Amino acid sequence: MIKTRFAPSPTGYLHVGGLRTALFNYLFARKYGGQFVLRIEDTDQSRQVEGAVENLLNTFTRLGIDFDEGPTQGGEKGPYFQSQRLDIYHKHIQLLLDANTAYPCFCSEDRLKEVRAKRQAEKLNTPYDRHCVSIPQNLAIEMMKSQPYVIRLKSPESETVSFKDAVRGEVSFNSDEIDDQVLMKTDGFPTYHFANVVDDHLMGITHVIRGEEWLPSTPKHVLLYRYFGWTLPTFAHLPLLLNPDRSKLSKRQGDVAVEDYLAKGYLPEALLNFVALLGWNPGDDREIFSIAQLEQEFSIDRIQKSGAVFDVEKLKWMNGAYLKDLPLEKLSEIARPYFKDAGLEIPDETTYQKIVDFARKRISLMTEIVSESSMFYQLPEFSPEDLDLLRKKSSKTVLQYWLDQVPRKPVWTEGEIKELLKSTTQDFQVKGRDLYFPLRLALYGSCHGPDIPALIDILGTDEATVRLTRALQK
RNA sequence: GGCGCAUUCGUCUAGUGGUUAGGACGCUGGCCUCUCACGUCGGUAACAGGGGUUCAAUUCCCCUAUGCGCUACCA
Repeated sequence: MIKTRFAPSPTGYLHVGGLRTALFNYLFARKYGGQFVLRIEDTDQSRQVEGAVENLLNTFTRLGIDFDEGPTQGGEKGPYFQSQRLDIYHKHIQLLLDANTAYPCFCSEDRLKEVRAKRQAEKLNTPYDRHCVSIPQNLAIEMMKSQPYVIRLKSPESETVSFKDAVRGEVSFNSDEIDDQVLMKTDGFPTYHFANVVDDHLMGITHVIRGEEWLPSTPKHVLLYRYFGWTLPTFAHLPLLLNPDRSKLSKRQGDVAVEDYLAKGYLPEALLNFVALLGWNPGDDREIFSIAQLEQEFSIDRIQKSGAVFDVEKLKWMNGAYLKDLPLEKLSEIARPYFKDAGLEIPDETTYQKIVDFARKRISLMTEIVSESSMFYQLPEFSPEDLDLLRKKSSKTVLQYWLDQVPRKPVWTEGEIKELLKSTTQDFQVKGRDLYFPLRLALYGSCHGPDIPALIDILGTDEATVRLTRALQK
């Protein structure tokens, strides 16, 4: 049984990189009928953010990504907050202590800083100098009663620690380069390195799919699995998501929170689709995938090794593609709140959908739908150039003729409007721009825009009459 | 500095021991059309460099360069 997990620290919002990691874990589990777990890594007490978990959960809900086990749905392997698993970690650290594969360290932060600074000055690497490793066990136990301490991993000497990464193949490190990592902090909380190994094992995680930034600390984790006598999960380290300058995707260079993209009018489906294609591809030219299709197609061996720039331009295009393809009724529903928020009265359903259908072709974000269709709601405003055009003699002739004709029918068909256009040309010798521009300007507020028949269709006879009258008065 | 990972158009990427190195975004030209948008048909642009191995390397190996990541009692 495949089991994957997404294990974020609750920093306040879901990062798009986190979304990609979560998505890959989700897809992999779904593809093989496995389980997907959400675990909150809240072991850093100094970085607690109010409401962060709720916000995270909410974002996943909006995206339609659901978990089989986690804070909301519970599960047999809980609790799913690391801060609630402290006794588990203490029990396990004792195992290590007993086996002498971990040891207490009483060094002060100042001393550690000093040692590090000295090594750095000599241009050497800066691991812990193992000052406390040789304290006799009985003495250490005494000291633990009276002094603050941390528990450190005891890294073996001069051997190669290697593991097979599902994305990168064999990766190996010299154990001398592996720091005696702190496993338990002075405050009694575990560090990430310790908690994630214990939890992944206890929760039955079979595949650890996470960002490449974890690759250098994986040997520490491998060591822990070994010390506990546990079997290694399969590791798969995902290529980083990058800023346009190819540094690790960060806040400084644009939006990084999923909720920000949602707020900007990106559809969840489009965002998911786009992010799925960052570091993974189906092996052919297809680019538009529903979540269901992705669940079918996803595979770890098609994951890319090198980092991927998060290209907002392409995201926009993809979002636009979704907007153009969505069933009109569905898009209209999605668009409704945007109109409401803008305080625009939604006309009868048929007209409303015509407006949405018109606007969808020229927007790439949902938030643009209001401005792109506001001309149907608001009377046109004219610039000095517009006024010049409207006041031209031929323009007046056309507008007057249309004002005479349009009110004659409550509803005009496309064919009838075309006829009217034709007869205008015949009767008054105006055609091309001299005909269309004044009409469009009067009805729509711009020389550029929809066909005249479409305009009359959406506006209706009454509104068209009002606008023609108004334009003639200018 | 140390360690690790990576390197195909500007970006996301396909691909193979012999290909006109393919697609998509962007940019751009044409068509459609009164216009704009949509659509559609084209164009643009890449195998980091140097050594090998081989009849033949973008593809396999080594080195260099470059980029990125990690180097906390943060995750």
